[in-house]
Amino acid sequence: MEELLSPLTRNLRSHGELSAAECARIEEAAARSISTVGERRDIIREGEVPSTIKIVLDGWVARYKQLPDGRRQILSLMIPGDICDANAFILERMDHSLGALTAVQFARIERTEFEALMAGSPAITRALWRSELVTASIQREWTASVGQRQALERIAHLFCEMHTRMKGIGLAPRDTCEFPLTQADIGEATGLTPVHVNRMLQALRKDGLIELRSKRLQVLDIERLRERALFDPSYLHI
Amino acid sequence: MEELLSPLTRNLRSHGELSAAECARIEEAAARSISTVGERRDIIREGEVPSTIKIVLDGWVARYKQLPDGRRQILSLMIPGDICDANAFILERMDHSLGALTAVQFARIERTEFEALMAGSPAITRALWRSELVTASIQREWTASVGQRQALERIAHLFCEMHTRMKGIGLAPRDTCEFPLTQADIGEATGLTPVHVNRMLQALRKDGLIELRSKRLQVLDIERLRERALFDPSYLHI
DNA sequence: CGTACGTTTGACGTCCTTCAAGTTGGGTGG
DNA sequence: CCACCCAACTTGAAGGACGTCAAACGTACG
Repeated sequence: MEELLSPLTRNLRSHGELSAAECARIEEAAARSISTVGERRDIIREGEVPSTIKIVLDGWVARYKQLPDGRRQILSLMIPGDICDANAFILERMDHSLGALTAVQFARIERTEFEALMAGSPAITRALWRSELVTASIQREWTASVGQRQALERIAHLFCEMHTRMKGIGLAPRDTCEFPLTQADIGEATGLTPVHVNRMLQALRKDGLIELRSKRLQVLDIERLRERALFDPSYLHI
Repeated sequence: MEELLSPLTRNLRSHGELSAAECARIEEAAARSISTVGERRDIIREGEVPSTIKIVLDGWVARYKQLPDGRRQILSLMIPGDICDANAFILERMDHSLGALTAVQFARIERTEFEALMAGSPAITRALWRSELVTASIQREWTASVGQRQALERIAHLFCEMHTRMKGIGLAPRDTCEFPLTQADIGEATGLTPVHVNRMLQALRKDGLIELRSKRLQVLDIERLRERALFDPSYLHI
């Protein structure tokens, strides 16, 4: 029956014990204003002032940043259930952008409503904090990954992480999941050029670790993929 | 008279309007248990269960992570006034380590006390959230930096950031501040080898941008250093 | 059926690493 | 206070991982 839970509830539940009533309150708040954006469109851009927090309900979102000269870095990936920037309005201006990789459906929660949710329930507050702390932990792992891992390890690590997270929300049956990044996107997420990403992917394929075709990823040998990636899932705190 | 404020109050004040009484409550909580660690000693290690949150009062702390094979990445640097991991206990286990770069003095606040502080004052809660959000923003910038900037830009960016932050807490008079990282440390923070760090430092020196000797950094030409670094301070949200 | 975007391939260049050997300088003990 | 010592810094030469450029190929979609 777990499949019937919304990704949001599923995510928050994993971040702390929430009563049915508390889940219902969040779902209700989220259901009040649902938006959609098309593939490859921006949801919000660096420098803008956010008025709502956003929760991904369906599709993949990339958090990214551009250097003054145009180089782009994808900072993290958000999948259904992920809260984009809890309390973003506390900082006034966005220091990064959010772009939809696929067609995306997301909930928008107003500041006042969001604050009421937190004020009304310590359990919800705690779940939101936990979600924020896990996001921070993932960001740290990305810093470490780009700083220390080699190209092949970095790409393998990205696959391990997304596979594990998708599995966590029930979206990776038979170790297969959506993976809507182009090779250029993978490059921007890992700090590599598309050409080099291509060659590393071929190596991973030849080793029988993954398949990646038409935006679907299949992990063929998790154990060996994790080894190649030096992947230790504890940073995901699941 | 600002110089008389403790770094902690100074930091939190920058994250929101706090009344004198609120500042006093925080100072009092922090003053209750003050510890010291020697240079190059760890404060807490990956895998351990934290029982208090830590606030740097004096000295520099590095947050770092090791890959299974020993490669080390410094994830961020903490200076006086910085809260190391607000709500760290929500995640149970540390997913990274904290190491003292210098002799360090820090406050430890118990979980119950920390929660009481937040419960007792919305302004304090907000200031803590803000501080956490800025930390997250800095982490994102580091990911982007390691992913997209060239070696020289990366190192220059690190100098810009630390110079700006030190200035923000009044510890960079005449554009000079403590900078207790060895060249090997700079390498671990930027994902470079010590040898290459050395060569890039020479380039920065030859260009008259900085001086760096015996753990002190002097910024000679901020404008040009910022250009070389592609540094835009807005991510610091000051 | 054509067009556009994503992927693949090859040749070549460069940024950064590796290895190995000095040199400097701050701290300590005699 | 000087001599020693170790860590940190510096230098050079050579190699490798990854980038750049340019072209061809595949494939989804209008």
